[in-house]
Amino acid sequence: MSDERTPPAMNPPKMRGREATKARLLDAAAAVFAEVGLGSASVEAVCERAGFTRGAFYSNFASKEELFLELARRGAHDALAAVHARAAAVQGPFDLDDMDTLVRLLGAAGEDAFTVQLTAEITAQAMRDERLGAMLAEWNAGMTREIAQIVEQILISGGLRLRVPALEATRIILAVWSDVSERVVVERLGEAESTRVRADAVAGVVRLLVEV
Amino acid sequence: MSDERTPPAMNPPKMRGREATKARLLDAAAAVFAEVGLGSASVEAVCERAGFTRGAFYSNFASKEELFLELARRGAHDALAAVHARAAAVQGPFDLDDMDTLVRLLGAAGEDAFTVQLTAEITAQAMRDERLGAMLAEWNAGMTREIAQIVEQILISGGLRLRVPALEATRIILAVWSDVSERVVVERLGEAESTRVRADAVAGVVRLLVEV
DNA sequence: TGTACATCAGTGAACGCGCGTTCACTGATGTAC
DNA sequence: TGTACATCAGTGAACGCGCGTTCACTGATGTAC
Repeated sequence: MSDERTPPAMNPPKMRGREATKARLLDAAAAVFAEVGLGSASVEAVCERAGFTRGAFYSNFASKEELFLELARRGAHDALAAVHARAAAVQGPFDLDDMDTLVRLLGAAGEDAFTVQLTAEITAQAMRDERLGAMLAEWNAGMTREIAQIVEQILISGGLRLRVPALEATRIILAVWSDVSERVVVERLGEAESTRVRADAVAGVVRLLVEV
Repeated sequence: MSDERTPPAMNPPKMRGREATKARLLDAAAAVFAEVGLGSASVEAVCERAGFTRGAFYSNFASKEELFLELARRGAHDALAAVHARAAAVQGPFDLDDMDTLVRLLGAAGEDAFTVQLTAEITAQAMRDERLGAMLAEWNAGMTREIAQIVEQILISGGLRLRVPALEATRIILAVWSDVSERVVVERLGEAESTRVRADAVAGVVRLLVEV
């Protein structure tokens, strides 16, 4: 008992393989959840898509809900990291007639139908599950703060001033962004048209937000 | 065959009872779907809540999905009617420091957590189901047009002018509205605080939209 | 280098529960005469 | 008003399928000597 020996080793190569299995299961789960929703997604379907048996699933996750939570966690983390990376690449003065910089920044978290559907699924679940709700609320706040800083920076670099505090402006931009994201998926617009509709929506709201 | 007799009567009192059964099943389904989501909602749970057996369910609806579609249809219709009714009651000049009229108009479609959750569920499903997607898109367009008219009217009555076309302004207001609606549910704010946060959000975006 | 042993990630069969859906029926209500 | 019949909304038992979860196991990989 008091004899402390070398700890059980925990060999890293195995661990790496295990992490890879988890990642593959999470990827597969994201796809299935986006396609059919959390409630209709079966563990079997997730495993089949990932190329594992159900035993592997329960060797890595306590339950379907636990996996969903971890998926949301990973998604939030990745989205924040993507925005961070995109922000670091931002440069050059901002031009009101070219919203590209801002649109690409907002799209960093994923703007394809797949991601939008998964986000909708996570949001719906967050309204029911207290733990997930707290997580999403915190993530939203962080994301808004993060983007607010960048918005402020790129607007200043373009010699423009906001009519309201950057945080409030960003909340409005993000609201319009997620609204238009949902709309292009629901209305099944093609990729070209989606891009156009998105850019127009962002341009419209930004023009309102900057001083003339 | 060519002998056309009096048609099978189709007695209306029975029909009224049948309509009542459908309505009770739809009400129960709305509650269950909002609580656990479409995929996790069982026909049994819906029937139990409505006080019927599963046989009654299948006597009135072809399947769970068909009921969901009808529920969305009814919800859309009711929400439009509610906004219509609220609009008719709108009167008196609009004051920028009192957003009550507008907030109550936006809330006409239902602003409780229950309705917000159900709406999220319908939206998520509309991204997957083509039929439901078309319906939601059409409903959204109609709702936006409807509210745009009223927004224009109450702003003009207050001697204010919009900086952008009423339709675009309304889209932005609605985007902010649904964003804040989701947020207060996800963050589990109390009723008083929800009301305040909602009113602040609407006031903020309207101030941006009107000319100074 | 070679052998014996330990570990443990992933397998796959098994369990039993709850689901969506069906259907023969019942009994309340309406119609005909 | 009374009787015989028709209708059909809702009942409830039954079906069998697919689900989430468990668990004894296997075999690849790492460690000790």
